[in-house]
Formats: sequence, C-alpha cells, structure tokens
Amino acid sequence: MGEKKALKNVRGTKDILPEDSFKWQHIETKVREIFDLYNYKEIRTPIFEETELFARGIGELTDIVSKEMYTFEDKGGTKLTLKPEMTASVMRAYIQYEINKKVPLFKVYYISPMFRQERPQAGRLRQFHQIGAEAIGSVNPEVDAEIISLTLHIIDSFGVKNFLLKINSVGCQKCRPKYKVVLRDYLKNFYDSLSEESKRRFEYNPLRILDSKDESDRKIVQNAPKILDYLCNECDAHFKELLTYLDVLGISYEVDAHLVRGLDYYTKTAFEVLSKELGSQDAIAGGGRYDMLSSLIGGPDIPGVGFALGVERLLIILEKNNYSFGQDKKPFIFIASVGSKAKLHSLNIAQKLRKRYIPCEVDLLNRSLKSQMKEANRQGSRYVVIIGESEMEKDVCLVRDMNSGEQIEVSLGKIVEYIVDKYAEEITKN
RNA sequence: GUGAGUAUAGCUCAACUGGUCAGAGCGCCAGGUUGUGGCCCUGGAGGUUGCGGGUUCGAGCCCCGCUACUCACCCCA
Repeated sequence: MGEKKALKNVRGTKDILPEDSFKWQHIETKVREIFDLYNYKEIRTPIFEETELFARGIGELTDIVSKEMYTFEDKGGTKLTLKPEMTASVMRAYIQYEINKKVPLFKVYYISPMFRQERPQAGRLRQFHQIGAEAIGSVNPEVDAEIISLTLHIIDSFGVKNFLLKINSVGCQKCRPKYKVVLRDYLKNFYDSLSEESKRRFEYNPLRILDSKDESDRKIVQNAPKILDYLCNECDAHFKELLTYLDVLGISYEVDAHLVRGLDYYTKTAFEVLSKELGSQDAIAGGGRYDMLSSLIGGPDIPGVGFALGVERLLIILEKNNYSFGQDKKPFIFIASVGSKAKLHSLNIAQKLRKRYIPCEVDLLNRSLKSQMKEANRQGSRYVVIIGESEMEKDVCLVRDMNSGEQIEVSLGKIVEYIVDKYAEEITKN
C-alpha cells in the first residue's frame, strides 16, 4: 500500500503554467489600460460571500443558485458560497459602504475567478475568470451605452473580428409580469410539445423558454409575442434611447427579442456578445441592467448596469487566431561559472546586477559549462558572463554576445558597470 | 444531472483483419568539441499501452465495469 494516489487539480479547474501565464498577464495589463480610458477603478471583493447574498440577488430558482453554487459551512456554521458571479458582491459592497452618499456614479472593474459547479466542456470551467465592470447609481441609458461600448472596445482591442452584439430589453417589475401572462397564454396552446425543461420553466420563468435550443421549442417560440411590444413607456423609451446612442457610437447590433438572462436581477437592457469561433459556449461576454438587484438584497433603490467577459473564452479565440501575446520576459544576462571559487563571484555579480534592476540568471546547478551555455541559449539571454579557472587567475571574466558569438574579456572589478551600460544600450534601442 | 466519443513515453501521435507492436517525431540527458549555446551526427533515460475483470493458445487492439478527459444537452462568461 505504499502507492499514494496521484494528486491532481480538481475537475473543471486549470493550472496556468509559466508557459501560459504571460498570456494572462498580457491580457490583464491591456484590459486595465482600457478601463483607465473609461475611468473605471478596480474593485476586489472576497472570493466567498454569505450564501444569502447570491440566493436573494441572483434568485433562489435560477440554475446558478439552485444547482451550481459551491456552498459550504465554515466552522462557526455560517453558510458561505464561492462567488458564482461578481455583480452581487459589488452591489453588496456599494450598499455596505453607502457609496450612494459619496459618489453619483460608481464605476468599477474587476478581474477575478468565479466558481460554478457545471459539467466542464469547451469554454466552460468550474473555476473560470471574468473581466467585468459595473456602473452603479444611474438609470440613464447613456450608462448602458458606455458599458456596451467598453465591452466591445476590449474585445476589439485584441483584434477579435467575428463577433455579434445581440441586445434586448427584458422590461421591469411593472411590464415584465404582464408580458409573462401574455407569453404563458401563448405557450399554453403548445404546452404538450414543449421540452421537459421548458415545461418546468413554464410556471416560474417562462422567459427562459425563449432562448431554448430545443428544436421544437424554437419553432413554438418563433411566433411568440415579443416582450419589446409589451414594454412599459419607461422601458420602451429607455431601450429606444439606448439604440440611438449605439447608432451614434457606430456600434452595430442585432435586436434579439429572444435574448434573456438567467439571473433574476436583470431589468431593461440585456446584451450578449457572441463569437462563432467558440463552439457551443458561444458567449464571450454578456451583461445588462439590474435596477432591482439592490432592493432584492435589502438595499435602497439603486440602479446599475454592467458586463462580464470570459477570459478563458477570449483566450480560445485568440489562440485560434494565432494572436501574438508578445514575448515572455527573458533574462538579459546569464552568468556561467566553473569551479566553486568562480561560483562565489557569479553569485555576487548576479546580486549586484539585480540590485541595478537588470534581469539576470545565474547557474545554481553546478552543471558543465556546455550545459550552462545551452541553458542560457534556451532562456534567450542576450549576453553570457563566463567565469572559469583561467579567468580567475587574471581577475577577469568573459562576456559572450549570444547574437554574434563574439567574446571579450572584462575585468571582474568592472563587469557590473560594463553590463549596466550594455543594458542601457539595449533599452534605448527598443 | 443526461448523452456520445476518447484514454499508448513529459508532449504530439503510429502499431494492417487480435499473433516480435510496444514504436516515431519533438522535448530531456550525454558524447562528437579534455571549459562555450543555436545547426548537424551518435547514443541514452523514460511506458506493467488509465484502472479492474472477462473472452482467447495469444489482447494496446474484442466484451463488461470503474475512473478521467473531450464534446454536446443543460447553463452561461
């Protein structure tokens, strides 16, 4: 029984190894620049919250809450949940710190892992990452327009081309209930032909039937009454104004009356950005307005609108299009040494170079010089500093230019300054 | 949660109807260069063919179970 079970990452999670982490860093820095352009500040909330926040905010009956959350009790018996989405957390913080009393419009962004216990597949993980933003405090459609424009700006900045913006309005507490009645009336006639899932939804959330992928459902829904025809004056005006803004901004979209959201808190604007390059999970980003959320979780009446983008899904598209993530960082210098006395010098020089902020790698494995050279080459070092027995006698070291293969002697006392100059040269060249 | 497909060295994959079929390329290590990388040549390490049963003279190849992965449903980013 000496064999221990091989440990591995849990289902639906992914390790981001060094060969990929620089891609994530690339995406993150790029996206932060764009958020700066729109004056959104970063917010970081805890990875878990009290379960009640999501249960009340997202809705007890939604799929996310009813079957996809990672919920557990801590040792004090408090029910906690790994966040399945970010908006509820941001709103919780907004209410908690009474931000409505401090700023008129709270504009924040986040880059964070989320957790949902679904069956993993292409573009769907149990721990996945979202880049998103929320603008809380205004009912104006200008804000919806800014969020949408921001979403597309990010997608566009990575050169993603084949995407489609779908947009709809899902109404509000006033008009949606009325539409639900009309929709149920219509669907009632086809009830027996509905899919099992849709039958279940008939009572508590008939809107979800509209975006069913089931063939028979789709046919039925095709001629269903459209929510856009049943919006109250306020929602209708909001939607029309938003479309006007999008037109002015040169943003093309497709109004899709069947687009709905799986979270209860959405009101008015709902949108999704779809990509054909994604396969089954084709939404790269989604979002909308959530004027009911604050009151659902016990706060004052506070409107908001936001979006979230799936980082893994963005990566799938970028990899497919051979997107250039740029070069990973390389050490400028590799210090090779032969012998224990030379090793002391090499460690010392490495430390001095690093204190001067010059990326530097030094042999730690006492391998043959050949191996060290190979390693330096593999890592893409610009120069290799070589310290061996014969150099030690003359109090010098060799500096090898890895591009030209040229090699010169530099005295040990001057090597640090020599490299500092070379580095400065290299920096100004680029 | 439901369905289908896949499961061979670190990676990508071979192995005709079950009979030297356990291999290649890449990567790694070493040698060719008694202290010097990238190219080339040579050699080496590394797999009880996911796990457990069964059929058979004989199974990586057929059957059953389990597990994992993948894709789709579902859900959504």
